[in-house]
Amino acid sequence: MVLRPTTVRPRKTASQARSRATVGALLEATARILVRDGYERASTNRIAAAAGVSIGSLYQYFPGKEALVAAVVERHNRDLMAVIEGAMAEVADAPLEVGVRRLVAAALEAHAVDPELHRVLAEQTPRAGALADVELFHRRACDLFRAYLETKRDEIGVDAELAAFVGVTTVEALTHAAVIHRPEILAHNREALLEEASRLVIGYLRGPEAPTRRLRAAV
Amino acid sequence: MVLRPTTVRPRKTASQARSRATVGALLEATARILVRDGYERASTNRIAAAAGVSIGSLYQYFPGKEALVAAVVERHNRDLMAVIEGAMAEVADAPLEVGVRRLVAAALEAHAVDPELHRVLAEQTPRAGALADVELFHRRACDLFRAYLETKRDEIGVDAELAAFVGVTTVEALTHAAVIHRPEILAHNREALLEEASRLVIGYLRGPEAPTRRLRAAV
Amino acid sequence: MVLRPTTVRPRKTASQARSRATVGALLEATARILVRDGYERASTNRIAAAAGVSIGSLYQYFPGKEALVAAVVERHNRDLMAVIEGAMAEVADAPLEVGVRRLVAAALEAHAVDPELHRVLAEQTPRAGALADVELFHRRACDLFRAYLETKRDEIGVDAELAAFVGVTTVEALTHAAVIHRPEILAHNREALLEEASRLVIGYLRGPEAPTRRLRAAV
Amino acid sequence: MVLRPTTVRPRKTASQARSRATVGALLEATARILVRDGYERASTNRIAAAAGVSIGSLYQYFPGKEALVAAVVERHNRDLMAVIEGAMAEVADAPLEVGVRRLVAAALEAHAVDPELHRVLAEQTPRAGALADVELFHRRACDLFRAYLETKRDEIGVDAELAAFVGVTTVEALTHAAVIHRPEILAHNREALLEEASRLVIGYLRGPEAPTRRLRAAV
DNA sequence: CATGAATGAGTATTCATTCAT
DNA sequence: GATGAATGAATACTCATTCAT
Repeated sequence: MVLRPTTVRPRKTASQARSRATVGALLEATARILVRDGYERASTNRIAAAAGVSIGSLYQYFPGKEALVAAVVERHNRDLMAVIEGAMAEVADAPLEVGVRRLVAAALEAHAVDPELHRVLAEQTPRAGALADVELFHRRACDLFRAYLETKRDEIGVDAELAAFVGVTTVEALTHAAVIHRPEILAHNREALLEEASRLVIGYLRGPEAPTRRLRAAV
Repeated sequence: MVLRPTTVRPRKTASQARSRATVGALLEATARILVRDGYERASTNRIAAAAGVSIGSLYQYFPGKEALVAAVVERHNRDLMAVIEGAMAEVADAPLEVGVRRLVAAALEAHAVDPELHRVLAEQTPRAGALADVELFHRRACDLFRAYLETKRDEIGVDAELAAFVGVTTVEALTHAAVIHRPEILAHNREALLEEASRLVIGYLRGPEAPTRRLRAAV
Repeated sequence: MVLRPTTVRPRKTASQARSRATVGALLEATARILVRDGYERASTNRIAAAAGVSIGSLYQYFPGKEALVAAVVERHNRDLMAVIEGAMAEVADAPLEVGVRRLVAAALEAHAVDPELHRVLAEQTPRAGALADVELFHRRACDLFRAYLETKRDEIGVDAELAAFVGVTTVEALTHAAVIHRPEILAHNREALLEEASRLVIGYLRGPEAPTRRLRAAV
Repeated sequence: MVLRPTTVRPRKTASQARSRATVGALLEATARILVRDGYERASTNRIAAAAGVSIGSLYQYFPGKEALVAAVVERHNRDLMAVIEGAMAEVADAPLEVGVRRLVAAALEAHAVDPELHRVLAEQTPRAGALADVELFHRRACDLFRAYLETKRDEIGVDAELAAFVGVTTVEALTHAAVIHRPEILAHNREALLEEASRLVIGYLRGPEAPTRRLRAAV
């Protein structure tokens, strides 16, 4: 008997769809359990149960707990990156002030994507295996920002590479600290933080205001 | 000189010294194991063994792994804080540029105290229990810096409280990222980072250069 | 006969049977260890080993030692209750003398079900968690006996509820004490004990022989 | 130098008094901890701490936990026995009805001596080592009662030995069950229980009312 | 492919007991 | 005799992972 493509394809597709659904359910469940129970108490058995999937199936799709968490980190980072990329795309041609403000705003938006998951990932998930992902995220953000800065080369007074690192690191740290550790700052003062962080970065990017430059400007 | 007290005292002192030695050995071992095996693989049994102390003794002095790690965090933070405090004391009366540069330098020095432990503590230790300590450290650093800024009130153009938060967070993030994730930046370029970070913060602290000010300066 | 269902069913049944076998082995082993080593020395690890089951499996089915022991208690109580219920059913319509004698005999029989386990359960098992079961057993026995007594309301001179409590408690205590602490009484004298206990209870159930009654009888 | 008796005696006495105080404190603490934490959670270290005594001293006076608990059991039994003995002495010459009623009352009184300790001892303390004590207590109670019954030989229709066993066991069980498991029975009905239990035992002790005897009495 | 029963090394923790001071 | 630091065997329990069905 010949297995006609029509008999096989659908099956394959069906099981592929099923696979994707299973993987999705597992990632969803992992994130949920991570938030609910914390990293240490998140066991593969609990995750499988929460996903409505047998423990055996979990191991069919992921070699272990670390890979599972890494996948969640990756997915979360992808979501964040989408926000950042979207923002950077928007302002590709805008002047520095606008671009930086948008970057800061995007950082704040990114922290609103899934704040609880973000917190667990940031505070409890050991950077080992997932470290690569986190690093990657940071690198990618730096690259994006550097590319932007390079189009503004004449407006900035510093090396674009270093400037991107400083800018991204700074903005990330400020928004993260504000969101996670000082919610009171954000509660009624989001605008102020946005303002301060933007000014901080823009001032820095303009570069050292050499006395000569100042004078020239003044003349 | 009468020696009788010394015949009595020593006993008490002896056992006290013994206790202290045990506790010290445990903290030492915890730090060592943390660095060597990571947080997750650091078990109380392993720590006790590494300390050359029985598991029973470990529990005589610490209610569990978390407390042990918290104590290590605390001790580490104390060491770091000593560096920061020393630096701030040095420049209490120095002008803003000098003060900020010194703060940045101190942050770099602090990262040299026990870099490997610092990394494990930062990357693998769940912020729970120990979180309090980390938060405290950050608050204390902010307070110190704010106090300094308040003596320079007329030199800075921003609210001291917020400025301290921004300054400390920024400097911490930059030095941390550089030390931990971009050692290449530091390797031959430590001076540049110091320069950039200082300029970043100082520029920010000077406050918004209102057009009027600029104009006035220009006239 | 179509066998297809049987090809599917067995799988489920197989693992169900496996589960049941594991649980059975655990209960068996618990009882055995309890008898052999006593309650305090009966550890979950030892029980699992004796059951030829991994410690992990033990915890798959029972939340801990207490639950395991409680299950053994429950099973033992069920066995005893079957004896009691059987006896009470037999004599549902029989006169008081016969019924009470049968109850006492049943109590003795019940003590023969698994005397060593009974002893350990009675003497070493902390009444906590399992207490509920023991209480329940007693209540159930009282209820059964009270129901019987209520059908003989005109033969007895006391409140059925209190009478049931007194009767059951008394019979239980006498048979238990005799079996466990005074085996010499039973050895060649089982009949005497049966006789005495029955007379004790029957006399009590007849109620206070008011002087008038005696007198009237005498006249 | 001669150590005069006067120098030694006091010391000895002093330390003997001290010893007794230590032992007393330990027993007191054991009872307290037993009540508060239950048998299983009552550790020698905790007991020593509660007694204000070093763990070393505990082992100076008691070979281990079991001995400590056994001593508490013994002391408790002594207290109970004092109540029973006092009661029996009171009614040595009183008629059967009075004697038995007093015995039942004494059993209830005994249960009021230290009810919480009694409960822990009865429900949680493994009968091993302490078993001897409990058995002894029961035997002694039987002996006392038998001696009493023997002085009433002509009033009772049963073998004194067996009768004592039945009477003591019965009364003990009824009062215990009522006090521990059915406090509602006692709360407002203490008198009724006393009445019922007494009647139960007295009726039993009178022995089988052989028809002939009844008749003879009637004639 | 899915299932879930089974595994057992590993973890935190307790506690009776010893012994140097 | 008193002290209490130290001990370490033993215990309850978890969890990543395997594998027969």
